Amino acid sequence: MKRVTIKDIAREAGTSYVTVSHYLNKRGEKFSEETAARIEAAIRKLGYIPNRTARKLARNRSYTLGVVLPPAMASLSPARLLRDNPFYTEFFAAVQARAWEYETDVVVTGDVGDEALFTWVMSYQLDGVILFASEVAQRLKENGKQRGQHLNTIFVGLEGPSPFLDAWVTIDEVSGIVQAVSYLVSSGHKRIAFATGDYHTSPVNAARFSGYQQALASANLSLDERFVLVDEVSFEGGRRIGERLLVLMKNARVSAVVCVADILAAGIYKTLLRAGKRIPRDLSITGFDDLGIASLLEPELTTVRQDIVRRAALCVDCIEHAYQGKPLSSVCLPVELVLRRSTAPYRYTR
Amino acid sequence: MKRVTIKDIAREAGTSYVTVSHYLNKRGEKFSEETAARIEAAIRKLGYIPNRTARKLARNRSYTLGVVLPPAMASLSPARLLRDNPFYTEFFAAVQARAWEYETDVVVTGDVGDEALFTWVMSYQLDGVILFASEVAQRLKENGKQRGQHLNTIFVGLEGPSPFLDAWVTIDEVSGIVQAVSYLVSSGHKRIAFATGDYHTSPVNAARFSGYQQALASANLSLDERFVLVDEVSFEGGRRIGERLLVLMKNARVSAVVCVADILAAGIYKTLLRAGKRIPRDLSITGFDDLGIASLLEPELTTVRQDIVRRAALCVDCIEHAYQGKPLSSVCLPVELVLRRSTAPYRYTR
DNA sequence: TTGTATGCGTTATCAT
DNA sequence: ATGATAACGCATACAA
Repeated sequence: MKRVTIKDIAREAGTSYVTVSHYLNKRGEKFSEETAARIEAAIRKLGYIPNRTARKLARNRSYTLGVVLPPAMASLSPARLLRDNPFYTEFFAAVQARAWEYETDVVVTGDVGDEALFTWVMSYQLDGVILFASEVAQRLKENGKQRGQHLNTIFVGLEGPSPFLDAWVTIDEVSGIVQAVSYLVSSGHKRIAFATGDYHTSPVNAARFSGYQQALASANLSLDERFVLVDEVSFEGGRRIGERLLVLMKNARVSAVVCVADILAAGIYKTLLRAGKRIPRDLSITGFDDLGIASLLEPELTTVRQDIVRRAALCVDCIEHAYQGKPLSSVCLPVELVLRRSTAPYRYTR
Repeated sequence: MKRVTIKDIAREAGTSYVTVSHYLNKRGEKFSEETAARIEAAIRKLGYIPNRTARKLARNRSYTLGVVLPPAMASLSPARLLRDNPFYTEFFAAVQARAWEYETDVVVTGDVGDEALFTWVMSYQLDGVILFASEVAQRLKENGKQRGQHLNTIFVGLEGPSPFLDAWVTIDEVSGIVQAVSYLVSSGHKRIAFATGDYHTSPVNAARFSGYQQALASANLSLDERFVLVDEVSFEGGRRIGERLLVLMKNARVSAVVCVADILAAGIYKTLLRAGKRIPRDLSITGFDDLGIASLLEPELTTVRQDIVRRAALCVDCIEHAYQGKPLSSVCLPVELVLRRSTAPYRYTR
C-alpha cells in the first residue's frame, strides 16, 4: 500500500532526497563513503524501487516505442494481425526483446486512421515509431509538421530512402525473389507462378513482383499474366490461390510457385494436399520470411530467409541511437534462399 | 518540439488550467457555454493531446498490466516463448486487444527470477499481473507482503482457488482431456498414448494427465506407463515424442495419442509424416488449444478448443473490475472437442 | 461554475 | 560533496 520513494530513503539515510536521486543516477562525481553506505543501507532496508512513470515524466523521455502494424485488408485489430500473420508476431517479439535491453517499453497499434494514430503517438510521447507502411509514415510525419510538432521520432519502414523516413532497415526484397525464381529456373522449371498480395498498394509486394519479372527476363522466360496470383496475404488467401493453382497446373502445366510470404505457401499446401497433390512432385513451392511455420510444414518449405530478429533489433537500435545523438545508419539486410524439401527439379513426366 | 499542455489551453482560453483539467475529466458538473466553447476551441486550435505519463502519475494508477510468461524450460527470453509457442502469442494478442479498450498498456516478461520479477511489477506499479504459474504468483505475493507492499494487484493464473490468487480464469482442463480420450475410446482405440510436458512442475499438465487417467479408468482400460510420453512442450519436443511413438506403434500397437498442446501434435505430425506414416490411418492424434496451427496442419487437427480470446479478455476484465471496486468473479471456462480429420476409428488391420 | 493550493515520484539547475 | 528550489504534466480536495 505504502509506496517507498526516494524521500523515504532520504529520511532513513538522513540526507536530502535530492542527494539520493543524485546517488542513484551517479550524478555528483563522488559521495562520501558515509552517505553512500547509508543510502545503500536505506535502499536495501526499505526495498526501494524506482517508479518508471515518474522517471519518464521527469526525464522528459517516454522510454517507449511504438510499432504500427500495416493496414491489414481483412482485420482491423492489431491482435488479429498478430495472430493471423506470424511474421508480425515474430517481429514484435524480437522488438520486445531488444527494447527490454534498453529498458524501453513497446506499444502496438494497427490501422486506426491518421488522426488516431497521431494522437496515439503523441499521448505516449513515443521515442520512436516503427512502421511498415510508408504512406502511413508520411501522413504521420506531415500531421506532426502541420501542428508544429516536429516529431523527433525515427520512422523505420520497409521502404528505402524517402523524405519522411528518418531511417530504415530494409531487406533485399528483389534479390530474395530473384534467388528463388532463378533457383527454380535452374532446376528446369519454366512455368513458374507468383503468389502475392496486392502490389499496387504494397511497395514490398511491388518490389518482390519486380524481382519475379527480372528473374524471368534474365532467364529469357516471358511473363504470363495468368500466373500472377493475387490475394490477401494470409492462410486463407493462400488457400484460394491454391485453388487457382490447381487449375493452372492442369491447364497451363505450371510446375512451381514462388510466394511472397510463408503463410501464403501454407495455404497453398493445404489446398494442394487436400486435393491429393504431392509436394514437390506435383508442384515446387517457395516461401518468403522463413517463419517457424516453414519448418512445421511437411515437407519443410524452401524459403527466402530474412533475419527478423536482427532486423527488429536494428530498428530499436536506430531509435536508441537517435536519443544518444548518434547518427542513424540505415541498412539493407541481405536475404538468403534456404533450400528445403518443397522444391524439386522439373520433371517432364509427372 | 513544443509540447501543448493544459496550461497552453488555459492561456488560449483565458481560464485557469485547472478548469481545463476539470472540463477534460467532466468533473465540475457544469460549465458555462462560454468557457466550454472556448476550451474546446483552444484544444482544437492548439491540437492538445493528453500526456499519458503525466496522467498516470497524477492519477496514482499505472493503467498498465503485466503478463508473466511461465518459466520455459528451454528459452529464457519471453520473446522466444512468444515465438515458439503460439498459445502465448494468441493469448498475449488477445490481452492486448482487450486492454486497448480500457486504454491500458500491457508489458510482458518471462522467468527473470523472483527478485527481478517483483522489481518489475513495482517499477511499473502494475494494476494487475496475469501469470501462468501459481508458484510464481505465490512467491510474488509473499515477496510483496514481506515488504509491507500489499500488492493491490490481481493475480490470474491457470490454477483454481488458492490463497495467493485474487482471481482466476481457468478452463476445464480435466474435462478437455477426458473428452478427447473418451472420443478415441468410443472410436475403438484401446492403446492410447499421452503426450505431455512435465506434470510434476506444471499443475496444468498434472490436471490434464489426471483427465487421461480418469478417462482410461472409466473405460476400464489400464494405464500403461510406457504410453506416457513426457518432453518439453514445443515443436521440437513433439518431434522427439514422435520418435518414441513410432516405436510404440510398432511394438505396442499404440493407435492414438492425446496431446496436451497443439504444438506438440505439430511436432508429432512432422516425425510421423517424414517416416512415411499416414494420419489418421496409422495414428489418430488429438491436440489441445485449437491454435491457428491446428487448421494449418494436414490433416487438420482434432483438438480440444479453448476460447483464448475470451479467456484473455476475462483476465483483463478482472483487473479492471478490481479498480472499479467491483467484486472479482473467477470463472472456469468450458472447453469443447473439435472433431477434424486427424482422428479415425480404430481399425485392427493396418 | 471556477480557481487555489497541493501532490504524484523523479530529475535538473544552480548554489553552497 | 550536498542540498534548496523548480520543473515534468496532470489531477483532486477544498474554497470561493
